[in-house]
Amino acid sequence: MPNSTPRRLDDQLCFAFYSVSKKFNHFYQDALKPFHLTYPQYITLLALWETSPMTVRELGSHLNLDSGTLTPLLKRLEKQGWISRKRSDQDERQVNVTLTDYALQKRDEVYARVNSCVDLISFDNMDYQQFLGGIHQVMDELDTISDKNLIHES
Amino acid sequence: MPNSTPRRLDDQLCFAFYSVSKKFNHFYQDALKPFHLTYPQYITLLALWETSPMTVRELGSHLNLDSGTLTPLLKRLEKQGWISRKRSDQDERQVNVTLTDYALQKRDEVYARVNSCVDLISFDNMDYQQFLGGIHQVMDELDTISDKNLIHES
DNA sequence: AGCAATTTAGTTGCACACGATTAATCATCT
DNA sequence: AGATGATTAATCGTGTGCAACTAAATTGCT
Repeated sequence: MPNSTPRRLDDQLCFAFYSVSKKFNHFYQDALKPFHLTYPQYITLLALWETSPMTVRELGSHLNLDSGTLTPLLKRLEKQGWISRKRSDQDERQVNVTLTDYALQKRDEVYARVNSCVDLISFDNMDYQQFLGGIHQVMDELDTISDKNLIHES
Repeated sequence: MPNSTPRRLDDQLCFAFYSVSKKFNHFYQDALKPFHLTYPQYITLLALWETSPMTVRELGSHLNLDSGTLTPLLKRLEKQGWISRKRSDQDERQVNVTLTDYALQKRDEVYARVNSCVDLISFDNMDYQQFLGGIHQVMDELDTISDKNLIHES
């Protein structure tokens, strides 16, 4: 007979992730307001500041986003002058996403702004690496379950 | 002079929260598929299974959601027969959200299904309470920064 | 070469999430 | 009672997120 009461702790863990993710999103929204960037747009630029150009597919596998999310996001970044999109000559299925000169110039300014806001967060007496490791452990578990398709539909 | 390189760890922490939150969302989407419920709909029902009826405002403060999110979500839950919405007689500004008999009957079934899926997640050698405490510590920090309005616009 | 399967980006539809605004109601103060 | 301000839910607009599908291009196989 299955336990018919909710597992408070697991629910709390998921809800905590859900809540803190929204709060972080809001935090970055404020921090990035001078540049009119959202958090997903910011991490897209972060990835491109490391490697540019990248195809939509490569960007998606870095950020865990599919084209249904990325294509409109990239169009907005393009309209605001951060990136350019151009179909590859070698493989016309692919679209190369390239940073504009504007984005390259603005990079340090964005970094400085984000850093100054992140400095406001105090991570006193918190084992950072262990904490991050715990999150990744949970993520790996969820990936494993998803891959093995252990959850069957009704 | 501000540090002009991105703070990898802080970015990683935020990105980890962002990613794990999406994965958990997907996990619950699968688990709740037999009931055609999304994760936000599920936590709404969870709150109501504890206390029903509740006003939209009360629900919102429990779930950290505003009426712009809740109103359409509640309309969907109403259309699917889980809840009913009715303006309060005492204060006609408020709307009381009440569980239907269907929702009360289905409660244990939903709990059992979620529990059986959550059982698949292994939390080996992880200090659960400490981990949860760490997340809440980060949340409190973000709330403090937000409340103090320390991040000013351009 | 020719055809099927695969890959890639885009599109569509639905469901959050939230800032900003609106309309209705309630509380307060004179 | 009447004006004023506050509260509440709903609405609107924008931006994700993702499943499902489409169209075009490439690869693989014969």
